[in-house]
Amino acid sequence: MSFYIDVLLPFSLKNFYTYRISEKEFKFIETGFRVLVPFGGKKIFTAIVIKKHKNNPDSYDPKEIFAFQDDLPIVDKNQLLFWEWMSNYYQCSMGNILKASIPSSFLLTSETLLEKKQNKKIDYKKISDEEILILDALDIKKIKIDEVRSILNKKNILPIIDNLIKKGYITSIESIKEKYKPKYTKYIKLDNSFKKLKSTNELQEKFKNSPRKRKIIQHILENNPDNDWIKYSLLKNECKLNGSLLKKMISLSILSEKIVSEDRFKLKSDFNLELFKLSNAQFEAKEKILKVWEQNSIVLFEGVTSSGKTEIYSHLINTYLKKEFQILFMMPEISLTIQMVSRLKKVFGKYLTVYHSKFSNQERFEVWNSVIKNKEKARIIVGARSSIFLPFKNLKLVVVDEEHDSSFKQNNPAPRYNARDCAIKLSKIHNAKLILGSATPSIESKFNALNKKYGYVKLTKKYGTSAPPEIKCIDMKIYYKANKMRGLFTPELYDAIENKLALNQQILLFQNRRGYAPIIECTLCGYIPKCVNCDVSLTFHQFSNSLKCHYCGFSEKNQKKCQKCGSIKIDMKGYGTQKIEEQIKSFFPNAKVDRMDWDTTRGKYSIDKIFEKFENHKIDILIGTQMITKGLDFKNIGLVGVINADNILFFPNFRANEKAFQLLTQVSGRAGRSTIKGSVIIQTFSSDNKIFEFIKKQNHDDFYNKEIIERKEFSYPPYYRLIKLTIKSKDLEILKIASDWLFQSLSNGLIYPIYGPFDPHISRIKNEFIKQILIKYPNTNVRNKIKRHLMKSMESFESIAKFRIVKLNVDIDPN
DNA sequence: AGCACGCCGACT
DNA sequence: GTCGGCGTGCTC
Repeated sequence: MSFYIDVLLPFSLKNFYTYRISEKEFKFIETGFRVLVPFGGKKIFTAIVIKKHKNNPDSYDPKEIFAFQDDLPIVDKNQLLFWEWMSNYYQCSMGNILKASIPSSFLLTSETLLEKKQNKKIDYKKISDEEILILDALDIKKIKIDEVRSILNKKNILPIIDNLIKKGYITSIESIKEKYKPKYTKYIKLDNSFKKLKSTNELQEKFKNSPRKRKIIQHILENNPDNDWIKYSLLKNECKLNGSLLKKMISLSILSEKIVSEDRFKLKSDFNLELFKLSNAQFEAKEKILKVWEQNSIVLFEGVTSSGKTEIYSHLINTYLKKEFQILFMMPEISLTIQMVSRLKKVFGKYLTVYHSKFSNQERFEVWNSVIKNKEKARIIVGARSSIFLPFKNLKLVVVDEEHDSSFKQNNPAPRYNARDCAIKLSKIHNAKLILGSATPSIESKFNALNKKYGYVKLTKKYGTSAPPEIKCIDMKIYYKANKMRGLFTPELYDAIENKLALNQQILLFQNRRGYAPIIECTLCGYIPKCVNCDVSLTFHQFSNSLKCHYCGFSEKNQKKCQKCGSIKIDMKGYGTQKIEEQIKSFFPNAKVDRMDWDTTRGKYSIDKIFEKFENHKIDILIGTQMITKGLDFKNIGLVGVINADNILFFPNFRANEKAFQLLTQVSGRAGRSTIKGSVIIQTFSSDNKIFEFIKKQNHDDFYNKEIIERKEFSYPPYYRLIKLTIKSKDLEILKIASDWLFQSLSNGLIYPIYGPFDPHISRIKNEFIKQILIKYPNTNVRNKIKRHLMKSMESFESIAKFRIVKLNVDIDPN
């Protein structure tokens, strides 16, 4: 009898692969184990056991596994269920999901090393100079293939190595290195007998000939009266303890040491499980959520800005923080998790862990293990979208904050998933409660709530005394015509800034990213420098005086003359935060001005620093992009200005209105979060747009009612669902033929509308041409039928030889 | 993902 | 000639 396992490899492959194992292994092994398996030539990879069985394959003879990696599974049945669902729903391989799920330090790859055979005598007549060079290097140590390349200073070295192996001088071995390295910390403790010392005199007496030792003992006694273990690194700095001295003092039984492996991520906090008291309105909302959960595990919680949603989340978390339940708190962006953690840790300190993709692999490995073991410190996970993949054991509550945010969607690479939607599936698998929270829910979620698919709880009252800000929309057309603009500012906004500065209140100025990129244009011939590899204009970067492409990184020096007509009349089109900053500084030279955008927030803690500066009123006017719209919860903001709302309003996407409403509501929400009556001034060229009425009134219901009619009329979500196919190739001719073929194939036997193939907004990136096809289908039970049809078309597409150079990817429910 | 194989252009 | 480029196909 033979024994087999089917494994999942971390590559984009269609099938599972079968390996042979022994009977003994068969008894031991379970689904979810990591195994090392040879795959391809000689390399060894980590794979995950999907299933064990005794059916021997008939078309090939399986290889044997190389080794086990763990004695416990690192993936459980719930996760595999979740992965299979994702793979099926988002039409991507399980391998892609595996790679997205697991911290990469779990996945090992062997490395080829060359080793010299000791007993073989070298025949110097039949050996080349290059071969001698390699053999000489091997006398010292084993070397990697890549090192041979640098020794011989050429690229193709495999034939030479093969030859040496054939001649029997060397062998190649595969070495597997553990990627995860535990972090060890050394602790020192003073022998307890020193605690009993009556006086410093006694100590002085005892160590009168060794002042350094005496100082160290004295230092420990003074700073650490309870005589706990102290970090060695601390003592090293504080009282010049060093390695040899430590050794000596240990041998004299003065000190003892221990080395512990510790997790890298640690929250420092004095926490108390004391929650903020809820207002009546908050309390009612909380009770209502708990009540709705009895009928429906998914609740949409719509709470206006500054209604205190976080406090309600805290209370809900607290009710679940018992019986070793796990709680997942999801946020759309990493920068937000940092702020949320600093708030939550005051209450839940030791139960809290953070997880997102900016964590190092080592840290993510540790968090993963803490979650598997359901450690106390990992009861509450605050994370970005990748946290849905953690190996939850006892997940009972999922909070998705700012559920409308498009950052929950991963666009590239596959899996192109929406973490909010996945969280719904996840909560169902775990039988957990789920709350989707937002001040401006997505149209889809609100639709589902109104149609009783989700429970629905609303909180319309702001917390405390904060009054809704006064929102004004100012049309810039009039002022431009009358020549009354002051730079980029209408007199209204200009005066408001002046007034608020006089009142010593802080000001936020918002400029959307889209308007940011400054473009160089020749005013004579209209020439705009474009990227050589992509279908985009180059952006001007003042700092380096260069023109850069944001898609491929191409960069060239900024020329003073137009490259087409030679004119020197070159103008800057579009303006960004930098230009706004410039103008503000010249208009209000006494104000403290700072900027927050991609350029100023590169460093790991730079965001925190700007927030801190703002909080301590070291900034009067903060100018920023999207970043400043979220999370900023400061008491002294008297004015929020939107420099130009139009570039939020007009972009070709069915969600344009929804996004504009959300964004403008969010920025507005930054104003007047305490006793100050805040005002918001939105500048636009199209003040007649109906959306401004809804924004002024802050009425999401009215906005929804108007928007949902349009969605129905134009067959968009939530009535219809979308699938976006992207087809790329360096060869434009083939791309045209291929995309037309695919369109035709999809149309055959499908009654639903298919659009395309069309050129996307940017139709060439990194020298690849791009076409897109959009499928719309009703949001009913036809979904599986559609996906089967799509799969069939894609399979036949991929089997056509001349289309093989064409890349095709699928985006289910695109943004 | 990695690696072998095979086809093709450009030079020691 | 052959070195090294890259496209293609396959891995239990």
